Amino acid sequence: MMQPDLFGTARPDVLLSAGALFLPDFARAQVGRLHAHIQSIAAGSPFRHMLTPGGRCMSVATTSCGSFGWTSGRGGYRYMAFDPETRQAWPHMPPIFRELAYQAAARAGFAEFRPDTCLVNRYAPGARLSLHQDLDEGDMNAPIVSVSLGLPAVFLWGGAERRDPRRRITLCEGDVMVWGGDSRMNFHGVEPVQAAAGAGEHGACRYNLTFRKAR
DNA sequence: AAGTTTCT
DNA sequence: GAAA
Repeated sequence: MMQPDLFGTARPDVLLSAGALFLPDFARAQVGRLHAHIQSIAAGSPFRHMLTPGGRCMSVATTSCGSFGWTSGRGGYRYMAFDPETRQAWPHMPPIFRELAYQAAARAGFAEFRPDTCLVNRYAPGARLSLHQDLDEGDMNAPIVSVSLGLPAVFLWGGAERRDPRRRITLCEGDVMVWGGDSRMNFHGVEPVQAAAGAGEHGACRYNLTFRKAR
């Protein structure tokens, strides 16, 4: 254990579906450190707007840290061991990132989660992520852990099929979502981020950390 | 294919 | 939300 009580939550957990747990405020006490690490990661592997396989520019800007990074392009979605922009390894995953993912997964019933990649998404106002499934990972037994920072956003939580009804959940700074098991393939997305009335402490963007086991 | 616009 |  790194240190006790780094993470925790005042508000109660919310079970969304089997294997899907919303942990409000779970990372709230560490958001300053998490933002600082995002800045360091972006200094090594800058945020960039990738193209979808269809050739459209994503509204979300992405980078990664860890052993692999998620990439998208004409050739499809891929996890790569090297950043194709810098031609160097992705920045290392900070220990506090690993610990956060580990503790959140354990709380949701997924023991011993050892993510090998963390996708870092930056949502400027207007950016969104249309409904999709996470299908590119080699280990579907491992859950997904998602950490929200900066501006709030409405998260869409759907079911195993695209036509299934969706629940709209506002995710705020420090909130954590975990899904795996029977919910691992559920459709999900993010509605367009609204600009904040007042400038936030860490800039007027939403950031999201997504931890996965790519291989 | 992790988009976008338009119509209903 | 559906359609293109």
